[in-house]
Amino acid sequence: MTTTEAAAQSLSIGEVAERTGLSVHALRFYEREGLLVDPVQRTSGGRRRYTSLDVDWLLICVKLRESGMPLADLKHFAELVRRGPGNEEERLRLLDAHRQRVDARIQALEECRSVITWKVGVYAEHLAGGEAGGLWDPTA
Amino acid sequence: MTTTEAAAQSLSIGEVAERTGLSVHALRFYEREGLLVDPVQRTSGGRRRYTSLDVDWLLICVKLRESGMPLADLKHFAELVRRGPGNEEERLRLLDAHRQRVDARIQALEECRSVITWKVGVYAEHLAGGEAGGLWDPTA
DNA sequence: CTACGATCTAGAGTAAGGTCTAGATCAAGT
DNA sequence: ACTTGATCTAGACCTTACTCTAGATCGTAG
Repeated sequence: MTTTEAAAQSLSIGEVAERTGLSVHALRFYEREGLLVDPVQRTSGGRRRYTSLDVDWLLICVKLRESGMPLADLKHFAELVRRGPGNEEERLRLLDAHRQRVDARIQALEECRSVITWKVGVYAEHLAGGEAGGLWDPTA
Repeated sequence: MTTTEAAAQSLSIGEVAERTGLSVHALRFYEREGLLVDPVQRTSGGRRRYTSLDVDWLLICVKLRESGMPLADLKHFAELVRRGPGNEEERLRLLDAHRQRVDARIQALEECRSVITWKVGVYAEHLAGGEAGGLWDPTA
């Protein structure tokens, strides 16, 4: 083992960055913004040590962000969790509302996709031997 | 008819804003940024008059933007169209690359959705009579 | 002990995509 | 003519979400 025993239990900011895909800058930023459930532990020297619970929470954050949840909502969610049991209903509402937004977004993207596909088809057809003059015309 | 005959053929910026969902500010901004295929016509008094082709193009812009195409790409696309026939292959590549990005985005969102759904399920179950103490635990 | 890379803090800077303001002008109803 | 609302330009400003910098410190390999 090249690392200390503690390393088996906790990770440095760089290791967490690797595992979550967030930059070390982003990790510090998230912490400042109050997006973490509890304060990250520190070594005697002041370096952050993340537990695997911290990492799990961050991985959820990543998914929520990736699906478009604003940092403000994520912060709200973190606050609810930080307050402990008793507000599960509100957490549920928050997540469920977000899920609905994700659904709507997927639907919208699928509509866009079909418009784009149609447009792609127009050009493909043209290139496959078409002749239509007014191709610049957005409707063609 | 309360409007002049010309109104049947062209629209004011406000009318275009209504039809496209873009703000009048955004319409002027898009024009400045070179996102339109050709310069918008003006009345003798300097007001913009949009043709239905302008509107059609804007509606496509809206779909491309809505699906996440950056303004820079949209500008590139507008330039290709502005140059006229002869570059259809490049237009096709641009659109098709974008479509692939949209597909990837939809996939990613669907993955996020399932993570969120699982998390929602955890809370719903808990509220429906659960007891698990460590609910704050991100994995629970 | 010395290097050297990783981390630390505070705070400035960046990129994208608009949004808003001020002050002037236009156009239409009365 | 007068009022009112829409539009005009140029340019400043805004929000979100980071990203980067400077200058200091930590910690580990040699």
